[in-house]
Amino acid sequence: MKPSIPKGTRDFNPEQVLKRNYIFDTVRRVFIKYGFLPIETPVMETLDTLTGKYGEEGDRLLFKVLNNGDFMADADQAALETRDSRKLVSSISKRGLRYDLTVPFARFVVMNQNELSFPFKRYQIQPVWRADRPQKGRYQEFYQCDVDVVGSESLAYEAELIQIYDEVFAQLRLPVIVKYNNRKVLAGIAEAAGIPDLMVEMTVAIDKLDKIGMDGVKKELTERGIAETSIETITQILEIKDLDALETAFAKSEVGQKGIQELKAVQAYLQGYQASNELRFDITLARGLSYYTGCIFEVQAKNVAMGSIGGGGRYDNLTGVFGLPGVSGVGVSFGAERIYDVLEELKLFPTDQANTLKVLFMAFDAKAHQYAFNALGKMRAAGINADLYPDPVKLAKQMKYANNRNVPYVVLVGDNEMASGKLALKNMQTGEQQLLSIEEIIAVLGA
RNA sequence: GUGGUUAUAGCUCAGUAGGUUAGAGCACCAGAUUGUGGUUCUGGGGGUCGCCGGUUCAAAUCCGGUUAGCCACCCCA
Repeated sequence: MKPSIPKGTRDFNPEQVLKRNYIFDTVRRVFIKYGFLPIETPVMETLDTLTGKYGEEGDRLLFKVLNNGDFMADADQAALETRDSRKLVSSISKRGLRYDLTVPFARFVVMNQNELSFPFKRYQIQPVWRADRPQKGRYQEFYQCDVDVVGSESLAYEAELIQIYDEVFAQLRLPVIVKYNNRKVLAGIAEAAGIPDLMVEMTVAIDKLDKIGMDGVKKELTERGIAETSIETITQILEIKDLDALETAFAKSEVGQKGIQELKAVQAYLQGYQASNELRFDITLARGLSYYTGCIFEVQAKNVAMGSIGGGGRYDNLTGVFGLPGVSGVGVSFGAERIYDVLEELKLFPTDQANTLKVLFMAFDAKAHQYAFNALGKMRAAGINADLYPDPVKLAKQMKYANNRNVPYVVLVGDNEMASGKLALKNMQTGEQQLLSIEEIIAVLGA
């Protein structure tokens, strides 16, 4: 058979894994610094947990796991006869792969509510799955790095999450724009335009402003059944950049004013914070997921054409559907795959080799091979990443292997070396070679 | 779910008026070079031309179908 992997999935070679770990390690370090604790949840959740949380589109993109055993025995006969796949699913599948980390987290919080002390700050770095058509920067299996706080309405957390974004991307040396907005502001626009019921329709349209322009937005608003007078009001408000002016515009919208006050509170917390990246209020920012209710965030990489590389927001009642109402949460997510692609494109991955091989031993004959093996042990005991070519074959072959592995140093062992106790340490970059005792070599490479 | 595009050696790709044995570069193996690599030279192994069917004396090439990848839309990380 011809080997293959499922569409939208990838293998990662050693070089790629090292780079991915660089991202995960950076993100994790910052999460820990801000006082977040790690949890992990199963790759599979019950479909009851997952369905209905991501809208109709989300349900379609859920991976379902076929029931074990004789799953046809309990299959919905009526659905089978009418070939109704959607109806059939519930009778042959009771589990699915998680679609994101937020919903499983909400489930986790509800199940463990008596053991957790609130506010509970958790981070989670795990893969998620979506049965989407793959394309650039978009896969069916990908990692998310989530940080969320549940059990507090304090807007200090909004400010904190913005700082986390800022700090992570500063450490990755990747310039970004951290955009933020508030769902209540969007609701305010809808109210001011007299279309509170069409808020979702409206936000989907204005979210595309930077992509399709104001004329495109107007067209889309019209197509989504919004009246001309309302569109007029909406576009006028979208031109306003100043929070005070917006507050005036929301004179008749209580929710809109609330949103502005929240944004001002977040900005107040950030007063005096020295940001490394641009932090920008963006009234057109909408975000897809419908469960956000307060502040929303999105991160855009500069100097590169890529969708958002992170996003998140405040959700007032996420645990409500699992039977725990009134618990507020706020969190953000890092899109590790896209960050990877961006760092790669901008050549921002560090070249240090702390996690790779530092020295390769090679021997000229069987006796020297044993001698080298012994020296290798001392090297490793000293904490230096070291390896030995497995056979004393001709040197050209061993050297070639050293090149391919990108080893900075090799140590040659033969009769002369064994007799003198001084091994030949060769710098593969410069070609320089010197005779040193094993202790001296450890001192040189350990530094 | 909609549309576009591609499929030939391990990898990147050439190869159409259908016509002997399907090529190149890289990679791999051996030698030039029995204690010194990244350069060079010589030789070598490796392909049911995605799969199924059709047209034809003859198909990688033309036709139909099918599968998979990639890209865009929807949506999203």
